[in-house]
Amino acid sequence: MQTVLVIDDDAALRDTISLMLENEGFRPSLAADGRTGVKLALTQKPALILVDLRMPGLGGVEVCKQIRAAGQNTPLMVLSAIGDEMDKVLLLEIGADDYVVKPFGTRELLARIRALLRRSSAEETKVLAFGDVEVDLTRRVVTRRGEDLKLTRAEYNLLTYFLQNPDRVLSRDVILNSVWGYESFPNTRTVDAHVVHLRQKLERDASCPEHFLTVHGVGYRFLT
Amino acid sequence: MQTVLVIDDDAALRDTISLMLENEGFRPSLAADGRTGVKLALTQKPALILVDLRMPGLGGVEVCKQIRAAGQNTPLMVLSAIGDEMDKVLLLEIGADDYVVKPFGTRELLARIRALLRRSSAEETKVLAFGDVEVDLTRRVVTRRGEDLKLTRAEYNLLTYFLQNPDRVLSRDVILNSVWGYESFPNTRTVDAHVVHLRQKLERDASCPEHFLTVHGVGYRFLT
DNA sequence: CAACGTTTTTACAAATCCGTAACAAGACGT
DNA sequence: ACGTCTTGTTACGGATTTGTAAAAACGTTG
Repeated sequence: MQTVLVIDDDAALRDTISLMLENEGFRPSLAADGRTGVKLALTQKPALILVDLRMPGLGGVEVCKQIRAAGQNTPLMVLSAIGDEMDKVLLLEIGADDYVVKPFGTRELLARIRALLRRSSAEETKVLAFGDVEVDLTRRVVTRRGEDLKLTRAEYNLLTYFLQNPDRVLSRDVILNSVWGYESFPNTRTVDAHVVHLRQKLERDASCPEHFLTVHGVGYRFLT
Repeated sequence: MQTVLVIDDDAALRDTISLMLENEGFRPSLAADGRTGVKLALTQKPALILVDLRMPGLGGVEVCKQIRAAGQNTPLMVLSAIGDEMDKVLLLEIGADDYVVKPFGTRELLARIRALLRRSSAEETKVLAFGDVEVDLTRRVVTRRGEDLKLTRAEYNLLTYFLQNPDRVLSRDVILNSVWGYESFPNTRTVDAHVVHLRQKLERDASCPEHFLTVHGVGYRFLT
């Protein structure tokens, strides 16, 4: 059964949503304020989180930010009052995936919840593995022999790109374009530096790589 | 090779995407405005279409509608700016299959393109073979009896040139011009040296070549 | 603004490759 | 068979490319 965390200071609304969730086969988890909401989000790892935007104390915006900052990318839906400043840019910035405007019907809310869950579960719950390393793409966590590894953002991005294009020779230019995007123009040697880091963290013997191979004069090649 | 049609009024973005597509083995087709985009979509029958939502003149929404109205059900991906009204229902209505929010990394875009193409048809891989050797042009990997071979850049370039011009007598000058380009002027004997390397790595018996044949006084000839 | 972690660049050593020279072996014409 | 021209083969110096660590630039956070 999937847990849905509801973070809202309005007790009546909490109860209504909770009841609806139970009826529809979800397990509701309730928090009356932002602080406990964040705590529950991190400990219970719910399948989806509903956050009221306007709350006394820790507001919805802060809640979202803190949850995302902790590395959770659970689907996040914002509940907003009709008069609220509903800047979609802001929503994207804080990492929200969808929003509904109060007052809403439970049917609409349910539809959105289902849609969001479908979207996020469709985004491969896959765990990719190679050697003694496991990469959980949904949780953005990399472990080696069961131990959590700390990868920086660039390292992680590069790693997932390699994972998605295994067994292929990739030139530095292609890698830069694909991983860094079209609006930054770093030196191609930047790729080398990060490959070194990946080797140091993920290879059994960094000086004799088995997975991150260099193809002299061309680029790199990743083998699982 | 699969054609991908890009309809966007931003020339810089068009170029970036075009470059990325080429690097990844697609054939890009570009349109700077909605009207020519629709025209190209109907005449070229691309494997996939990318449409910018916000364009002067014929907007992305209209482009999608017109393409669908013409009976084309090519996979269609929408590029949207971050502030745009991104109603997913609208997207479904106009027949888009997916969307990405600008600015996006080419890695993300490529992943989505691949996913979309996979849904409609399998990707093609180009593998050329001769004797007991296989050359995977998309992966840039050469195998012999299933085992990976290490070819240097010059060797690989020369090999693919031979593969693309089989059964033909090629003079050293022609080879030099085609493989090395018109800006470098190495000795013609350089070709000989690399042919020797190819024979050593790829021929069953290097001293009695079956595929890389010498045409005395003229050049070389490659037989599959 | 200071302190920190990250990304990018830089610099230099090490590894690899390329083009060429040199000589051996073969092909061709006489 | 002989001499001459072309090709096969190998080895080496120079050039290019990569590994690596450390410095510089950058961005974030308190």
